[in-house]
Amino acid sequence: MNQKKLTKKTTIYDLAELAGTSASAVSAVLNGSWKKRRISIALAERINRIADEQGYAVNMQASLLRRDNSKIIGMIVPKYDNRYFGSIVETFETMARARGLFPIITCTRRDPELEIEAARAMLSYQVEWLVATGATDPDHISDMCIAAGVGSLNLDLPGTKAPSIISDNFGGARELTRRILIKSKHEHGAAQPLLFIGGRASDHNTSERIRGFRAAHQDIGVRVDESHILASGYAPEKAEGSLAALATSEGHLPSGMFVNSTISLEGVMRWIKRSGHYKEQSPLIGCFDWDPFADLLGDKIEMVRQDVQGMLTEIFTIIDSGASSTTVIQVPPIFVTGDQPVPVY
Amino acid sequence: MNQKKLTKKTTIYDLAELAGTSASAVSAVLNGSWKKRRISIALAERINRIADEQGYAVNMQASLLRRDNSKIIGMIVPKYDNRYFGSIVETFETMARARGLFPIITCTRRDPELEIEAARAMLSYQVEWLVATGATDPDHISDMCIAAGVGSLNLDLPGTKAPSIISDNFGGARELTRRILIKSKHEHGAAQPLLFIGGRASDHNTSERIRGFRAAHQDIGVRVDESHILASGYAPEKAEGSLAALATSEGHLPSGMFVNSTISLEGVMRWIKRSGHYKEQSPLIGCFDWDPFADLLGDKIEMVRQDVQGMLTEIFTIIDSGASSTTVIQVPPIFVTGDQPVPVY
DNA sequence: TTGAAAGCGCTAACAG
DNA sequence: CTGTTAGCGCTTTCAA
Repeated sequence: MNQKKLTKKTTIYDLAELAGTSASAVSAVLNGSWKKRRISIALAERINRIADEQGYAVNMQASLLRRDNSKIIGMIVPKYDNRYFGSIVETFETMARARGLFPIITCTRRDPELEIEAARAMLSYQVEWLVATGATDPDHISDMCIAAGVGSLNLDLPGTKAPSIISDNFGGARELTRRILIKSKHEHGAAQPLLFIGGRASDHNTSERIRGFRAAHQDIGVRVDESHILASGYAPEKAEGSLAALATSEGHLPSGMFVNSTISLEGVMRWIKRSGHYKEQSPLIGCFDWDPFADLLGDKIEMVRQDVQGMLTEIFTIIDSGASSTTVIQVPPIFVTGDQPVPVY
Repeated sequence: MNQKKLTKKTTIYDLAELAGTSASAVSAVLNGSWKKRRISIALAERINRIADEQGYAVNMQASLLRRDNSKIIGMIVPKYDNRYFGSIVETFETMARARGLFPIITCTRRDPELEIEAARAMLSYQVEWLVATGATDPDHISDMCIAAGVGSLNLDLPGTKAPSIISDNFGGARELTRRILIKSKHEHGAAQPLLFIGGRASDHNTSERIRGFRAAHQDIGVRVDESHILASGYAPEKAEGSLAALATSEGHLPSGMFVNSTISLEGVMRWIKRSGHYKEQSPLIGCFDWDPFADLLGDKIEMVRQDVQGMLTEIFTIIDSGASSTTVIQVPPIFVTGDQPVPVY
């Protein structure tokens, strides 16, 4: 890290000297405020040329210190290991840039401490807005933002102290469950109750999805087996563990299941493959989340895709309007009615 | 965006006043340089308490402007839509933070213009190092960094003006090809030549992998069909298109293939499923990249996992030592010799 | 049409 | 042990 100052960075003073003018003229030309200042085109062009030659780049730290708005927008996100968060981040960056905002993103690996630390760092960098995605304690983050006079927004998981944009977890889960139950009826004559697996019962999304899961069963008069609701965590290993335990204790497993995320699905599929259960008859699966490869895994997996575009549009609508409320906006997820199921292997 | 200054942010002057001391004492306490200054514990504690109460967060812009090192480290990355780049970003963030560096990351969506713009933005934010991941024109970025006196590093795709850390594409591809050819021999009595699909022939990684692909065929005296080297791009649709075209023109397809990335694999698998080709006998597949679901897709897919940990360790070794060279470091990818292949469905 | 100068919030050398 | 002070590079009045 001993990158010594071999090359002192070029400043507007250097450019001013080279152009035979003043720093304020250079500043005005470079940041576009020069039309107002009625600087001569000649000077403007000269300055621009020299800046180019010198490969000049403004010192944002200095610029921001002086200005009263930073145009920086922050996001914290739990993980980059699945398509959902990946596309959230990518879409967020694109939409932010389209508005002339500079996005900074931090991955907090579902670590509550890191979330807070990251939020504090973002405030130090003078973000104008902070989007807390899937945060474990969104209200804490909102409090910090409120204290700093900075807008905050919750995404994916709701809070009570800032606007929240989330999927319609109840509706989506109910519809997804309904679809699997219909398949179940087709396959077994009568719909058989499903297993719910993955997620944390304590988080809002999971509990709403469980509610939808229950509702869909109730809708057709099928009784849910309470011991078949396994919200033991997000990691693949958790799902594997739960299935293994269930298999040991009950011997045979339900003929269909509702999997709460692609991350859990990873564990589920791995376990199915390894354990050799379901060898004669593979289970019907519904997954609340989408992954292109999982989609290819067979005709028995139904997936709901959360509407990332839709959610981020809501996010930026709020940011653009500067509104501040405490509403929860639920964005319906998307059911991809894919091409005809043809087994790959 | 009309977030007006309702709450003027707390500064060290405010804290100083509240604590009945000076701004410099507050500054020293808050940034840890106070042991050198032999400030009384009592004062330090008082200041810390008050800062806490006020929810104070330093103004980084002001702090960085004054200091001569920013502790900011930048990375540009092409996409967030696959596990490889996802884990690069996540590992990068973690390792940077462990060193007290603040990571800022920008996704450039394989857009050359955006790459340059992003690099310029990072320089404006006074990054101390810039890691260009999978950049289309790494040397241009290095030039900008050199001009600004900032260190730069290439990751995944090599350049000639900064150290480059890449996978051993030749070696990895040769070994991967070898493995598929062995399977081919088992299955068909004699090894049959494979199809190469995905990537851009113009990029270094792809051409090295093609070289490895050729070498492995040559090693066992099997002739490569030149018209079966299809490096038509990274997007899934490109792979689909190439396969469709080949199927039309030749009628039947090779019995095995080397797929250049999970992104291309997505298109390949989709096409296989949709087209109904390979219905009687599914193809042997090797993929130069890894995805957990693709891994579950059947026993006929062999994957190499690029060693993200290893590559980032190299990156930070260079950063930690401040060395600056122009070497290319090749990190061997990992062959996961998975569990016994058991078809899922 | 242009330049001088003040000051954003913080750090660090120096003077007590 | 503590406070005063001089900038860091830029933006923005204000005066010329």
